[in-house]
Amino acid sequence: MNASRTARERARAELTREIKREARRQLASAGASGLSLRAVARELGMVSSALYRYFPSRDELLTALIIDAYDAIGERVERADRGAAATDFRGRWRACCGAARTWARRHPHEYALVYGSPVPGYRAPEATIASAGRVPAALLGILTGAWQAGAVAPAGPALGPPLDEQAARVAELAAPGLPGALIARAAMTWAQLFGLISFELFGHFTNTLDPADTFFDYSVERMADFVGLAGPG
Amino acid sequence: MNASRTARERARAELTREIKREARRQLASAGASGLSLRAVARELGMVSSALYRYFPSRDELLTALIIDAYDAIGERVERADRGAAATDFRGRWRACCGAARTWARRHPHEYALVYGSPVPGYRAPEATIASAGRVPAALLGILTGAWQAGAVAPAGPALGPPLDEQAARVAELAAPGLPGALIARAAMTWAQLFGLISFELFGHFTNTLDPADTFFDYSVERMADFVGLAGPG
DNA sequence: TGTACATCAGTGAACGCGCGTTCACTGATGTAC
DNA sequence: TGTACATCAGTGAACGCGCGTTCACTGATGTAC
Repeated sequence: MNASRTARERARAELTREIKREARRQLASAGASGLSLRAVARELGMVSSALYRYFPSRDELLTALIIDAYDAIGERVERADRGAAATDFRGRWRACCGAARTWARRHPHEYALVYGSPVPGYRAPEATIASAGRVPAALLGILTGAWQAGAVAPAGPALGPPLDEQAARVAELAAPGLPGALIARAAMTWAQLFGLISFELFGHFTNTLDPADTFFDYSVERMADFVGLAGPG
Repeated sequence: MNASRTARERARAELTREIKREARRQLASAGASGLSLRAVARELGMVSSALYRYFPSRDELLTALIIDAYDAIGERVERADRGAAATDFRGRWRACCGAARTWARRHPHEYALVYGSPVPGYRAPEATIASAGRVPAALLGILTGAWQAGAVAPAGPALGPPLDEQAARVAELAAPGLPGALIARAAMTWAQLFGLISFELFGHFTNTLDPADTFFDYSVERMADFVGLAGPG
């Protein structure tokens, strides 16, 4: 039967979600390398070996958390992008940057899991790549749209090898037609966005730029200028 | 006697150094939260309790490693700065950025210790602040010098509150006379520099911008442009 | 609709391992007279 | 220069704890006829 088969499957899906939810909660107190299957099981009132019905190892659970985190921030950013008028490129840019920061501040430990130090001894499998690419793809999408609409001025200077080919490969993947210099600027700005968020979350602005709201908003405008999006520059 | 007293003290200093050296080596395999006093002691052929003669707890050892890491990258950057002609502001900028990246690539685990995710359950004591400030101080020093020499154009737009006061406080500490808008740009660029290094080291450029040498050099030039340092823009 | 069988979830014990920290102690090094 | 004492480094055992993973098992749920 279909209904009864889904009964078991639904229970399975729900417990899988609960395991991940509890594991995420534990990231906060112990960090990725301190994530413990036994502690998760204990908190859920199960015996630790029962978790192996859901995840074949601790690393697989970590991988699931990593993919979920990338998807979560990616989805928030994409949704923010869609929330602005399609031709208001600078507004979309603002919305994406703000959404990334907001998600990071609300989920600092999941943020640290994917944008902080790599977990020692853990190698991210290929399966994370697609999810990890959603935020940069969104940023490049805005720029590509703006470029096609003639709303962004060409940027210089030209790139030398091998950066020109690297940029061309990125363009093929996620930004058809966008000139190399703009790809490079977008990548610089992408790294800058997460540099700013990381510095804020990891405490490097303490005693100087904290609280960083105004600084962040100011930076987003300067970053939009830098990639050539027209606006109140 | 002075000579004999220093005999014991020299042994103590040397073992302290060796403990830190071994601990640094273990950061590579286990990360900060996996750093184990027992493993360090084992490797040095000591009993684990003996380490307590040198560091009162695991956290104190971590703190020492953190301060050492900040000092190490700070010193490399300062030395690179001094290696360029004092009035070649753009050359100094290049040298500082390159030195930071080079140190990070040579000591990825110490880099991750201070610029990656915070160690869960560990709170950095005040003692780390001075060392942590050396790199941003060097960058601000270049800009301040350039500003005083009239070698950098005023930047806009003006900052709103409370960013203007935050920038003024930074100026008081490390950049006397530098206008707020330049302080903000310097901070943005500081975060960008470490965003780029982190992305490279933590694998976010894999399959796209790796190897990142050319991209990094290109970025450093655009960053110098952005903060207003004259040069081949 | 009812029965026989297969699949799956969860148990509980065990393996073998590691950790930080404390404490009473031995023996070497340094100091003061 | 020599002796008595204080300081310090390092030992070894112990406390109490945690971990990932395997395995044979019970009992519930799902499937095919």
